[in-house]
Amino acid sequence: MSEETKSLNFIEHIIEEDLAKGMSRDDLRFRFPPEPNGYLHIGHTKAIGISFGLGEKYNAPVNLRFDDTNPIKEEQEYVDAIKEDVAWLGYTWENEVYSSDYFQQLYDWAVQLIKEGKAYVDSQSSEAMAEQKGTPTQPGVDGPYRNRSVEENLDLFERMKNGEFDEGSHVLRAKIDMAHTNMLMRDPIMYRILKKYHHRTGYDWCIYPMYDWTHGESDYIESISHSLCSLEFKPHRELYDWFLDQVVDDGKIRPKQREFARLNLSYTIMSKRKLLKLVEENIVSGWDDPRMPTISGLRRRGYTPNAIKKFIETVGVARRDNIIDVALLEFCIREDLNKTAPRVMAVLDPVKLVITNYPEGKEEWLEAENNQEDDSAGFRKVPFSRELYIERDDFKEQAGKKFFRLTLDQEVRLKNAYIVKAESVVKDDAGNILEIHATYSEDPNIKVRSTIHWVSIKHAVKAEVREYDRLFMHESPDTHPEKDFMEFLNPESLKVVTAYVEPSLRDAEVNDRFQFQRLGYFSVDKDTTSDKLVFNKTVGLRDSWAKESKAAGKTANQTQNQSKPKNNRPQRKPIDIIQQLGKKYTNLPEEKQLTTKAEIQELAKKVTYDELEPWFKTAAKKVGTRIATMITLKTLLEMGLERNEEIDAFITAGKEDKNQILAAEATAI
RNA sequence: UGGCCUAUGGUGUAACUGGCAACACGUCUGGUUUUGGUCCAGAAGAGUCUAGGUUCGAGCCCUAGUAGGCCAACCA
Repeated sequence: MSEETKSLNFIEHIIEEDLAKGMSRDDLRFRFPPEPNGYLHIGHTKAIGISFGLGEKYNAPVNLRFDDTNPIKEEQEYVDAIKEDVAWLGYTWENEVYSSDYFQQLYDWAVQLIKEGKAYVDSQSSEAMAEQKGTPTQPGVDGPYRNRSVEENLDLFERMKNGEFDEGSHVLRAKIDMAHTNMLMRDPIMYRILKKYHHRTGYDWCIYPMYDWTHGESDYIESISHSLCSLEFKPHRELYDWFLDQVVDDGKIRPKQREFARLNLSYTIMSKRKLLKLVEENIVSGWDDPRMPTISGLRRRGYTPNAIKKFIETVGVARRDNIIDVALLEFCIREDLNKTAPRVMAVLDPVKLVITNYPEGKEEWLEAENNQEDDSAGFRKVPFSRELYIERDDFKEQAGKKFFRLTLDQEVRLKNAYIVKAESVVKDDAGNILEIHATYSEDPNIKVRSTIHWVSIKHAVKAEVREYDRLFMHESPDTHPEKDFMEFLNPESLKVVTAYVEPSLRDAEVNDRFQFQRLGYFSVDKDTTSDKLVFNKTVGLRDSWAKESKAAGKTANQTQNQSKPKNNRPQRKPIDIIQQLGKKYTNLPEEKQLTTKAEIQELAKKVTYDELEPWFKTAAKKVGTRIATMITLKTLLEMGLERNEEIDAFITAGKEDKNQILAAEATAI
């Protein structure tokens, strides 16, 4: 058993380096620090996956810390929802902690900073302070209260704590540098007065610490070794370190903040504020609407923790902005459900199929395999009778050769049952097909091109099926320079249909997941009652027929585009192959250079001078390309090409080049 | 008009101390199949943002540029 050497991401590299430099594995400790002001979404899953994943990898503890320093926005409801979501994903935290647990320690440290002359009480309006702060391009200036005495600061700060002042009348600021190039270092606010109820500390405090002052110190208190957050906190790192410098003891773990790029998913938004707007304006039914990118939404949609974890693992961790294709998320859930979801038959858009040679009143219970991907899944019985529903899409009176399903001249197999042959159709006055009349055969050896699913009308169970499409029609709905994300809403993101499902589903329970054969994966919604089944479509199956028919429709409509498919697999031009070979030329071992050279010479015979000439201007740096060009030129000359000024110049330059291979080729001409 | 960060196939990530740019998704072929699914076999697609430099050799190191992102809440 060889251990798989998976490549490390940059955070793992940092940890490995720290370990190599002597840090003990036992000292590794991480944390996930959500603010309880909203629901977790798929973007948070990345942060959760990184920190908890590292915890699993290094067998290190991970704390779940609620960053609750702003009583105005934070609520117990969100704490509960966040805990549920993290647990559902399958992670176990070492300690459930709160920044508010540290309010007293933070206060004591603040007093210490004041005593050391590193913090002061400012009593100006926020406007005045903003004014003095300057801009990213202009330095700030010192305010009038910057040099208050330690005694006065101590007195004021204590009275702030005691509630003697109104909100907004004073703040405590760190005394750093008003002209610093990093705006965050221009005397950042550490405390503000807020006479508000806090979900954990009640009315104990009248002052609340700011994020920057709280976060690093909380990490330090918990002995977090690596504090991982998203990229927008990069500028905060300098301040994080400054605050840490004021309190750390040499013997203790000093936390390290490192930043990674947050996750963006195509066709969706991640901003809590914008998601809240969708909820408040009833665009969706709630935070857990199956179209929402929230963890609770994905859960209700039928996603599994495994699929989400696999997805996070696959997208990787790096430091550049990204937009991940939703197709990857869909791949992950299909991959998981393919192995685990029992197969059943359900018809979403029914048309009646009457089997005229099957006796009226007769019924058979046929055996059906539950999941061919899982040997332990077993079998069940499905009822068959004279009148069935099949999918409207699965029948056409006449169709082209590429249509494999039922037509008046093409037989199909009914899954788990017989082969049927369509004989006639019954239509209404408008020409809509009401019934298809068919005959069946018990001969299992008839060759058919496809198998379709069905349900027996008499035995079918009615169910509501909610089919979802992406909520937005733009790949990146909230980055458009002029348009609001709401303008990209997909009006058809939800389609509710009445479906007919096989009777075995009558006992399905909330959250059960199934594959409706040939259609997709569906899960039982919590709106299900004892007399009404409700399914959510998690994701459709890959559908190469839908792609095929769509593409066919396009080429039929736009004949001018008919050459396009050819462009997909173009004959590569010899000159292009030559340039590609040339690119690697100088790095090849000598032996391989010879064969490559022979290859180039052969290809060169099919190259025209007009194609070659532009390559004379290749940058000096790209030696390989110039060598390939030189070899080609030589072949062309041997074939009778006449010399001109450009050719001579190129050869001369080649002869003088420092690269010996190039010089040799040039001289050889 | 300051500072910081980032730049590798369509997308997302790899490439250990410089050594023939790899993997996944997606796309396209073909095969198997009682799911047009799965599975299997294969293919196309990248001069690693640009221009210089260092080096026998640069995606990686250096310089300059370009493009994108972040930074001026008593939010986190």
